[in-house]
Amino acid sequence: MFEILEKVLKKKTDVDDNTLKKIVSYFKIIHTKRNQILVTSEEICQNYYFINKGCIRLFTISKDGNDNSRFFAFEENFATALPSFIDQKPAEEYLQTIQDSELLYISRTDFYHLVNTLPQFAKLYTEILENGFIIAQKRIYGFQGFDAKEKVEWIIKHQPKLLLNVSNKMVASYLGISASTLSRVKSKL
Amino acid sequence: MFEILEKVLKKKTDVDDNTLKKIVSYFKIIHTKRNQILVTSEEICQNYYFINKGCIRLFTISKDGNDNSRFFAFEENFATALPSFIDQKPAEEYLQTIQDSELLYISRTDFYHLVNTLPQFAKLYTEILENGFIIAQKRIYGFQGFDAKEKVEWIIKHQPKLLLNVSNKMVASYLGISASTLSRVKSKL
DNA sequence: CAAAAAAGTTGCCCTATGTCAACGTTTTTT
DNA sequence: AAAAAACGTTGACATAGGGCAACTTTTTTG
Repeated sequence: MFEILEKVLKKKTDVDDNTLKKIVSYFKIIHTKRNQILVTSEEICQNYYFINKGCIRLFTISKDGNDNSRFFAFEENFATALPSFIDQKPAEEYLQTIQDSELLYISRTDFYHLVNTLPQFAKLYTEILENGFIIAQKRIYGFQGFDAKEKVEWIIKHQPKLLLNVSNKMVASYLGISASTLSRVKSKL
Repeated sequence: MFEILEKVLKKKTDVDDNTLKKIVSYFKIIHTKRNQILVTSEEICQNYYFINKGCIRLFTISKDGNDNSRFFAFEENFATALPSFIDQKPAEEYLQTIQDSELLYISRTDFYHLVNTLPQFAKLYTEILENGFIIAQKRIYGFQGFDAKEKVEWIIKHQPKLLLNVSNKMVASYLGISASTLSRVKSKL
């Protein structure tokens, strides 16, 4: 149940086994369904999630009803509605599992308790932030000035998992193009 | 010379005056010209900058020669080519001052020394990261699905400073629209 | 396993926005 | 102060890609 999380933590930090056990003891398990919402736009996000199995999507719904995918996280990764988690304001974005998933989660209270008492955990958090920042930045700015074809080529190169595991519709909304355009582009390579 | 930095640090952290003096003692001052490059695309970023006066722009130049503005930082803020600063890889982006500016800067070595020895500074860094993440996210995702007019309205609402202090050309490249389009949109409010 | 729902594909048309160029204005340089 | 360069504005034109709809294929559900 906690093996994957332990493995990941061991890889990312240098904690002894006791500390490791202590950390994971704060996590609880939850099984979720395809398309199950974890956090709604109005809610304040209270948990940090770790994906044992499945996939989490972060998205928004615009006034005209279109949904925009912001981020996908797969197995062995952490995910949450970070701005809301940090500032405890309404998320203004949705968190959902797009497949039946097995997640571990830790409450915000416990999370910050660990950050404030375990330097190794604080360091892990810093790394998560640094990484998240870099990835978000690469992804977003990577697209600047790209046309539809270039975006698709970019995604194939940098996140091939996405095209394999996620519906066209969601990939399209992630790339900021329409589903039809994505379909057309893919048919021409 | 260090008053502004001290003021900002005092507001953001709860350090005693001695620690404060110690922190600022690692910073050096530099005066730069309009359009002076601080970090080139090929360089590895070695400094974290604090803006006493002026404005820093982060941008890239695409293969076809267009420049894309990623970020503007004004007085009383920190700025650097963060991914490069963190990972010590070539920046793949440029850092420049777009007006004559007065900057304070701290070397990466000293910066991480402070992060690793002063918990208050570590906390400050965490806050900078959290904030940077949230702002970048808001800005980027804020634009998703916006047309040119909506982007301009967004910028007027959220970063009015930009339109006042930065050339149309740079604002346009920040918004991901052409200078002509920006000009046309502005003329219709 | 059948029916229903969702997702993907493709054609047609249309609009927002890019490109280019000409021109006027402002800023920079010397 | 004059010359040069950069910037902003506007018109004419071209086009990528969105919206919609009809149809097919895949997935989900009972």
